[in-house]
Parts: sequence; C-alpha cells; structure tokens
Amino acid sequence: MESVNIKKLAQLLNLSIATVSKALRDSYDISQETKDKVMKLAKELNYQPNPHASFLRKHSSKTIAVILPEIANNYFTLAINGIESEAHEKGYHVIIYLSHEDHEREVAFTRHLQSGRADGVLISVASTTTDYSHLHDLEKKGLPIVFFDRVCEDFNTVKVTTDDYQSGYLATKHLIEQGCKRIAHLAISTSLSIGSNRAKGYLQALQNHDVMSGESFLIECVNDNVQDTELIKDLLLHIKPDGIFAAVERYAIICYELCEAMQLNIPKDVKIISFSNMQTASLLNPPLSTITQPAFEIGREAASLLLKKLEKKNFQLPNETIVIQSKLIPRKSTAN
Amino acid sequence: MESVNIKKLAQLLNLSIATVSKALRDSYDISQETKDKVMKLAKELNYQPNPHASFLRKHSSKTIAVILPEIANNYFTLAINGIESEAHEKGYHVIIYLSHEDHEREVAFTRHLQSGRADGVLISVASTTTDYSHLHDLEKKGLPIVFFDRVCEDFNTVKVTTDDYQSGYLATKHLIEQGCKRIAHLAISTSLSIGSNRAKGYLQALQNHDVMSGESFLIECVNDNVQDTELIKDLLLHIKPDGIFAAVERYAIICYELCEAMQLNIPKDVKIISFSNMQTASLLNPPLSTITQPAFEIGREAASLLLKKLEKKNFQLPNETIVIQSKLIPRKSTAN
DNA sequence: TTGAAAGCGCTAACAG
DNA sequence: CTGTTAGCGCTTTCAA
Repeated sequence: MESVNIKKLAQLLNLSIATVSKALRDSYDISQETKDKVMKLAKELNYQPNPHASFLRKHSSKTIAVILPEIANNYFTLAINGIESEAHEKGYHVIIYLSHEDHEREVAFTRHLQSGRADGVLISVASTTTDYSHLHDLEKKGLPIVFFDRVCEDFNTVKVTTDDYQSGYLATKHLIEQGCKRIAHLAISTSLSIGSNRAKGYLQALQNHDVMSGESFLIECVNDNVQDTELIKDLLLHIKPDGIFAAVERYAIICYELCEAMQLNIPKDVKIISFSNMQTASLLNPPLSTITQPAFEIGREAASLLLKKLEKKNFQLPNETIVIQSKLIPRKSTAN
Repeated sequence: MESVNIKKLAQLLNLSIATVSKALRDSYDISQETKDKVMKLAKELNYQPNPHASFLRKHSSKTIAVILPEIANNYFTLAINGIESEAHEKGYHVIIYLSHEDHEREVAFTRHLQSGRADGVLISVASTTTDYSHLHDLEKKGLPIVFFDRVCEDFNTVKVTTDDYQSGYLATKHLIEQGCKRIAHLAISTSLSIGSNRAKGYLQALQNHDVMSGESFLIECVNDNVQDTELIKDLLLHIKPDGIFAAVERYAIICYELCEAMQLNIPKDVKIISFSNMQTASLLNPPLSTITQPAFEIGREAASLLLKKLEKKNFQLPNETIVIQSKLIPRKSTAN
C-alpha cells in the first residue's frame, strides 16, 4: 500500500527531495555520483513517479484519449492497434471511449476531457453527430485533436482518412465491369465524411459509365441491425438490384444473411462488394469482394501526428487531410 | 487554454475555495442557496474538476487498467465492450494495454501501474507469462486485480471465466458423436488456464468415450501464424485427422485456409469446431461450428466486481472463480 | 552541486 | 453555514 515516493528516496539517501527529483530526470547540475546512487535505489525499490502529481506541475498527463463509435468492428480494432503501438512506444497511455454512435455520449466524453485527464484526442465521430460544438470547445481549451476515418473538415487540424470517394467510385465501377445494371449503394449516414464521400463516388461512377440513366438506388442505413435488415430486405424484394456496394461491413453481413434466407445466389442473382477489414472475407460463402482499408496505418499515422504535436511544442498540426489508400480485392461475390 | 478551476469559481462568486468545493460535492453543511449559485456557475463555465489534483488528495483516479493479449479478436473486443459499459456507467475511465502475448510488455505495464495511474486492474494474461511475480508485486501495493478469461488460480481474488474444461469436453464429444475417429486438438499454450482446461476436456472426452484407445493428437500451437500454419499443415498431411477441435478462432481460420489449399472438404474429410466469437461464423464456407463464449458478460462481470471493490471499501474480492457458460452451436462444419 | 520553498488544483480537518 | 489552512507528490525557481 505505502508506495515509494520521492520523499522516501530522499530520506533513505539523506538527500533533499529536490536533488532526488533532479537526479531522476538526469539534470545537468547533479553529480554523476549522486545520480548513480539515486537511480540505483529507485530501481531497487521500483520507484514509479506519480503521474498525477507530476501533471499538476507540468500540465502533461502522458495520456491520449481515443473516441470511437464502436469496437466490435475490424476496422476500429486495427486502428486501435495502430494507435496503441505508436502511443506505447512514446510512453503514452491510451484511454478508450466508445460513443456507440451516440452523440450524447460523445458530448459527455469531450466535456469530461476538458478536465485535463488527457493531453490530446483522437476521434472518429459518431454517425449521429452533426453539430461539432463540443469539439470546438475542446479545441478552444487548447487540446490538440486529430481526426481519423470519420473526419470533420472545418477544424484547423490534421485528418487522416482513406480515399473514400475514389474507393466508392472504384467499387461501383467494379460492379459495372462485372456486368451489373441495377446497382444499389448501402450508405452509412451521409452526414459523415465517409458516408458522403463513398456515396459521391458511387453516384459519379454511375454517371461516368452511363449506367441506370440518372437513376440511383441509394439506401441510407441507420444504426440498428433490425431496421437495416428491413431496409435491405425491402431493397432486395422490390428494387431487385443485381449489384450492391455496401459502405460498411455490417451491411454486407446483413446482405449475406438475407440472401441465404431469400434463396438469392451471390453472385449470380446479386453481386456484393463492401468496405471491410474482416479477416475472414475470403472464407465466406462466397468469398466477399472488399475494399480493404489501411486501418492500422491510419491509426498509427493519426497517433503519430498527435504525439508529435504533444512532444514538440513548436510543431503545429497542419490543416490538411492525409489520405492513405484502400485496396480493392475482388473475390467470388462479384464474379461474373 | 486557461481552464476554469475551483479558484476561479470562488473568485467570481466571492466565496472561499473550500465552500465551492463542498458545494460542488453537495455537502450537507452548505446552504441550498449557495449550492445553487455554485452549481449554476459551474455549469455555465463548464467546470470540470481536475482528476489529477483530486487524485493527490483522495488517492483515487477513477481509472481502471485493462491488460489484454490482443485486440484483433472478437472475444476481447466483446469483453472490452462489457468492461467499458460497466466502467462508464460508474464514471470510470478505461486505459487499454496490449501485451501482444509478450511477457516483457506485460511486466512493463504492471510495473508502471504501481504509479497510481489506475485504481485497479483487469487482466487476461499473455500466453508467454509463466511467472506471476509482476502481478504479485501489484497486489502487494494494494492494487485490486481481477482476472478474466486467462486466469491465474493462485491469487486471492476473483477470476471470471467460462467453463473451459466442460466446453472442451463437449466440443470433443460433439465430434465423436458426429462420427469422428481421429480427433486432433489445436491447443493454445497449456501454461494458460484456458489452454490447459480445454485440453483436459478434450483428453477426458476421448477417454470417456473410448475413442483412439489412449492415443491423442494434441498440437500446442505457438503465437505466430506462419509457424502455426506449418504445424497444422503437418497435422493434416501426416496425421490426417477426421475431426479438429480448435482452442481459438485463429487456428480454425488457418484450418479453413489450409483445407481450401489442400482441397480437403470440410466436413467430409475433416470436421472442425472451434472456440470462437466470430460474427460471421454462420456465413463461412461451410458455416463453422463454434463454442461461443459469453465474452461481453465476462468482461462486464469482471469490471463490475472490480468496481464494487473500488467503491465499497469493506467489500473484499472473494477468492473464487466465477464461471459463465459457453454455448456449443453446431453448424455445417461438423455435419455428418 | 545541493537544498529550501513555493505552488500546481483539490480535499478535509478544524475553527469560527 | 462558511473560511482558513495544511498537504497530497512532484517540479522548478532561487538561494546557498
């Protein structure tokens, strides 16, 4: 219970607290001899400086906060891996906040973060977030923010994403090339950057390739499996698309389940391609064509920039979007 | 940058710091009138108490640490969800540490945690951990520890697991009932509680049902996809089992990949069942029979007990193992 | 090269 | 009911 602190080290060594403190941080004006003695005892007693106390002086908690919509999703899981690897390498700690796509929760988290618990924030915004004032408040407090994946353009900071528009375009083009004539897009909330960009890519591809003459089947899904299943069932029953481009993995899974239930053959009756980082995409029946995002790299890059900002005080986060490309991997679900 | 603190509130209200502090915590000996005034201004200015400062007095950081082997795994993802839901409900923050199955990293994390950064620890130990002194050190410092999934019996605390032995037994029995005569077990490190219990269940089922007359094909996998692939390839080529019970999802995925490459038909040539929380188990080709663990519940229960310990000072974590049952879900991969 | 002392923001004992 | 004061563990002038 009684932990070793600087005071105890000082007592044991017959030194002042100040000297010990300076020795521990390898200060220039402490003799090597003293430093050695201090270091030795610190190691022996496994002294760990109290981060809360040091925060009070330095206003740095060596902690970053990560706010995510969800975690049961391979994309975010990989992103966290990237974030964690970068953070721990630099001696930072990572607090996780899950908004569960709920704006209120996101607001509560950001509000709390004004307390100084973390030095900076990585965020992928909830799909229900349309008002960004909670983040502007954080920004005003001087907390560095880096957006990843679901970004918001009107912040003067770095955003790290993949090429959503281009990928949406290519996914749709791929379906066209595989002979689809009635292509639907299962979109994620178009108030999200990724939702709107993926949908734009879809629409542009239809137009450029002169498919469906100005028509489009764009279904904006919500954040509920039951409702989304209804929406997609309706689509399959009434619009009867021969190609589906799903903006996120979850929609593709629903499609697979529905196709099985409705005895629709993938890819014969309907071809499916989806943004996805599922490990088992190639083992599905049939193997799912995917746009695979560089999730780990996106997380790592976002974390790396945030940490750079925290460590170097005269480094400013540039107001730009860093784009790391996704890869289209065609599999049987879109075979001709 | 300049954050609102108690001092500022006090100045603005012409009250003492102590009064404001007490008013904020709704203390009995402050008049309702004063409380209202304080609360109102606090809300207006969005006052957030500094957790580091309050730690220094109260020795409570309202933070728990979660140490996990990995995160790109549906089991742990769900467990985190359970932990997070419980923690945030009680106003606690969750720091994530990923050991990546590396004992050294685990030790480094636990060592750091002696600093007071977190009030308690939830841990699922790395497969390379055989020496538990780093955790005993933490325990000595008075940090409550709760084990989940990969537990260690010789700590005087709560462990939350699933019925690994029983599930291993049932999985093997299931293969036997489906007609398998040569059943292999792909075990995770048997120095882990889960590894050893699942393997014991396997062996006991073979014995009880008098299959393979005392023989067994128990392959202890390592923590590397390439090496594991070699091990399993060897198994399929030389031992030619007609049934495989995989201790973790990753091994089952390797089996699927190898069977495809080697043109082995699942379930005709070899039947496969695996511990797994994969969302897409039923969409695989063929659908994978699983033992599905109550991962969310395990995480939640573990967190709930830890938090109870942190909140109620005369509650002691009981020295027992809480078992939440898994469910065997037969699918085509073990069909007869 | 070392030490004394102030103070980060907050809480809690005690006094008024 | 409100305020004064000391101190949590640490860093950082400033003085010796």
